[in-house]
Formats: sequence, C-alpha cells, structure tokens
Amino acid sequence: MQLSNSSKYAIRILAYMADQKDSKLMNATELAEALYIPYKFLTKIMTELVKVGLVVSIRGREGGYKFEKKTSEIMVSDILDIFNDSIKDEQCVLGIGFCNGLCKCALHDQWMEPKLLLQKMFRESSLEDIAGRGCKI
Amino acid sequence: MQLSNSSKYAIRILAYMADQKDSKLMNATELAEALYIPYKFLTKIMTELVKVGLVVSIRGREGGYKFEKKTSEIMVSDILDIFNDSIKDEQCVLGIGFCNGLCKCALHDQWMEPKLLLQKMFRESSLEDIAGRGCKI
DNA sequence: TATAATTACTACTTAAAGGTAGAATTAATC
DNA sequence: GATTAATTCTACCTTTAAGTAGTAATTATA
Repeated sequence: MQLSNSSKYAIRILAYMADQKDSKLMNATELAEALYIPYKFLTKIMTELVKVGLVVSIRGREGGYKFEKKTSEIMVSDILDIFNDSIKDEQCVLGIGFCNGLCKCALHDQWMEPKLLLQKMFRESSLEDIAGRGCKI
Repeated sequence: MQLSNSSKYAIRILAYMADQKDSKLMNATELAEALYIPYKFLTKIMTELVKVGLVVSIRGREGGYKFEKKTSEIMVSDILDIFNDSIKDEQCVLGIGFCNGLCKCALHDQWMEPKLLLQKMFRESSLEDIAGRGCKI
C-alpha cells in the first residue's frame, strides 16, 4: 500500500483506545504490551498525536492518554495526514510517470477509480467504525 | 500507494520501449535521457529486467536492450513482482493490524474492494495498454 | 517532602532503499 | 588485432524510516 509503520501503529493504538468500554486513561506501557508495539516507539507516536490534538496526555503518576475529540469525529485520513501518508496528490495512483490532467498514461483513468474509493474510505471511516467489532486490531 | 522507485522506473522504461514504433535496440543512455532516470540506476534496473527474462541485452558496441516477450504478454503485475511491490498478501490493504479471515477489523471488507480492483488491473493491464497513447510516460 | 509512576525531549543507532563510481567484459568496426 | 561503444558486476556512498537510550519534567500518593 504501503503505509508507514507510524501510521499503522497510530491507527491500531487509537482504534484500540476507542474500543475500550470505559473511557479511562490508558498509559503507554499498557498500550505497548496490548498492541505489540515497541514502548519507546509508541511514546514517540503518542507525542505526535498529542501535538496534533487528537488525544490529551496527563503527565505524572496515574497519568496516561485519552481522546481529545470524539471517536466518531476522527477520520482515518486525519491520522494518515499526520505522517504524510495520505493519497491526496493529483497524480495517478501509481505515480509512475508524468501523468497530469492533459497528458496521461493509458492507465491513469482506470487507476483513478480505486484511488477515489480509497480516499473516500479514508475520509469517511471514523475510529468508531474501525473499533468495537469484538476484534482487537 | 507507494511503489518503490525501482518499480515505477521499470514501468516507465518498459512502457517507453513498448511505445517505440520500430522495435530497434535501445541503449541505456538514450533511455536515461528520455525518461529522466539516473543513468547508473537505470542500468541497475535493466540488469534486473534481463535476469528475469523480460528483456534481452546485447552487449558491446551497437548493443542495447529489446523485449524478450511480446508487450501484450507482459502484465504490470509481472514488473511489480520483480521488486516485491505486488499487493498479493492476504492481509487487508492497509495492513494495519492483525486482521485475517476469522478476525478482522471493521474496515477489512471495505478495503478488500479497492484492493481487488487494483490487483485486477495489475494483472490485466499489459505494457501494450499503457504505452502508445501519444503520451510518453 | 520523598518517592514512584508517568509523559516529553534530545540524540543516537540500525536497516533498507536509493543512488553512484569505477573497472571488467563483450562485440562491432576500422 | 586495436579501438571504441556498449552492457555488467562489485562495491561503495547517501538518505530516510524505524527503532532505542537516557534523561528531564510532571504529578499523585504515602
């Protein structure tokens, strides 16, 4: 596809958090162990999510992370944007060559179709959609 | 998406070659200049394409490259395979988590659709399809 | 107030992809 | 056979993503 590990981890983390029944504070150790993400790498990612305003961090003892926004308002594309993984450029999906509106390779139009589908999903699928199907991702 | 540069370059090179009216030998210098690909990197890629049997190289003076197979028989997926860029794994398109047939995230099925579309194109679009629309890619 | 538990920050290391250099090999042509 | 134009091979350099380490800052609780 390929998304960066940061994007994938971030989606896993946030979907996992969204899936928790009680919206208690979750700490880094807990998340890292539950999701098999290296602890230090996880905290790095969490800091990004805090900076961008998706989650809030409470520092110090008994601290942890919780959502800043409602999970139904956080779209997959918001998360991908953070790590520059969105597919929002004007070029054809594969980015093979020099295609543009005027001059395009023969596959350009065909590739537009799945591209648009993916973009649509990225924009329209919220964390709430991803989480809570009896399956931890 | 993102394909490796090697894959993208390879598709550009082969599509360009397929677009040439006369199937003359094309040399590395010519291709590199026409397609804005670093000469040395291009030759590295060409060597891969030779090894895998898509093109033949004629060494020495007046040498160059030409197709081994008919361009209508070379699929985009063949090229992606060489550089391990195909999306043929069993996981969901994003490869976010631990989805599989039994346990899958809520987006798994949605993502299957564009994934299958892309795979279909990769398999069914030949070099002949890509080339020859009055537009060099 | 001391301690333990927690996130944040800064900087480093590692691995992989992308790209480059130069010499070796091959073969047409003079 | 020598020269020259081409590909091929081996090895190296550079850049970026991924991951690690150590320490500072913060805060609840005993």
